[in-house]
Amino acid sequence: MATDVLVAEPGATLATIASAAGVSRTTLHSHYPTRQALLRAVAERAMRVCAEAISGAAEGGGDVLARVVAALVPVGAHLAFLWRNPSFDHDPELGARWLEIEGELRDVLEVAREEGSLSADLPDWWSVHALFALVYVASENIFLGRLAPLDAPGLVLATLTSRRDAIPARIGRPR
Amino acid sequence: MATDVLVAEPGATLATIASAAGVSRTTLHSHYPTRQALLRAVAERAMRVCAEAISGAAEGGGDVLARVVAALVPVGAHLAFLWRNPSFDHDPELGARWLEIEGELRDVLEVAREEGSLSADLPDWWSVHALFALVYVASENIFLGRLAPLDAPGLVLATLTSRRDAIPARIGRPR
DNA sequence: AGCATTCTGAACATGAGTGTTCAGGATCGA
DNA sequence: TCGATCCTGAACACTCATGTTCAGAATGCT
Repeated sequence: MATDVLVAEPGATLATIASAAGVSRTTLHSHYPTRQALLRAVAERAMRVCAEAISGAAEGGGDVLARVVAALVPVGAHLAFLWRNPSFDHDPELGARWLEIEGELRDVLEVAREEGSLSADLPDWWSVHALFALVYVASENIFLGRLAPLDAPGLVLATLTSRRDAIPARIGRPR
Repeated sequence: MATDVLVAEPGATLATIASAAGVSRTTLHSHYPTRQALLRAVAERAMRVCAEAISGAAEGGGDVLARVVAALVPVGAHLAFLWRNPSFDHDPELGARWLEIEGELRDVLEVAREEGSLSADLPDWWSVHALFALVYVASENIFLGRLAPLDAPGLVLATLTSRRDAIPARIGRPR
């Protein structure tokens, strides 16, 4: 998928992207007339993936916070793409779309607060940003091989909520 | 300063950077033969700034954690530059230098743990990454005008340590 | 087999950023 | 005032990604 290449190398050539996608550059151009169009399409897809992860976790009862974190960690690469791509910084449309996603996550966190799994002291917008940032860092460390995928959600949860029970036994420090 | 331009627009032209720095492109080339050389120089400077913030905060007794967070927030732009610039991802030298900086922060956090201001449950490397990520997010929100600079350290501290007293009264939610 | 659609490789034009050179101007200390 | 040093603007060649075009091959449907 084009996302993978663009995450690894944001400045990748269209030729590189095309060959990674298994098509010719000409075909790529026929689908996405310009580079900008391709980037936007990938960005929109990345946002959709994130949004689906969030809304998927929102359904069902129980520990919503744990579910949303666990759902977001695997899509960390998409987060990285959106996050690190400078060309989206000043794009109003994508910015608005992202605000929507932040809103969805904010709703989820609101439920988590009612459940008591998230401290009610911090402003909600901050919790949203902190969550995204921690998930991103976790997925980056997974990518670098420093963190086991199954341990990541626990670390993020523990940091975000100071719930000791969330810390994976494998990596927790001796108490 | 070149950093400011490069943070705002990582792909900025040498002409843009030069004019922002108040010199001609020719002069810029005389100082830094290639674009790569310039980027490296800015990166090294950014790392030095971060390192100095950390080591500066390490001196003196009392709440080390609060001091290091407060010292790092203002250099968030440098963090952003290092963080978001793809060309550093595979640079062994810069990577090694950054590991040193992480080590310095890890030492500071070790002291903070002994002081009792930081939970001893999480792995130290994770605390380092989480701290950087939260500081980055805070400084980004400062840049966007959503967060008052003086409130930022409190938010980061509160998230990292669940110390309720660190939450700025201005932005804390009603309890 | 016939037809339509899609993909492909190659070629080409274009534009933009980069790096180089150089002659002349500005600055500053002796 | 002289000389050294640094800065400047302009011009130039070069590289490279991009976008376009097109004739032909491949695929798939009827």
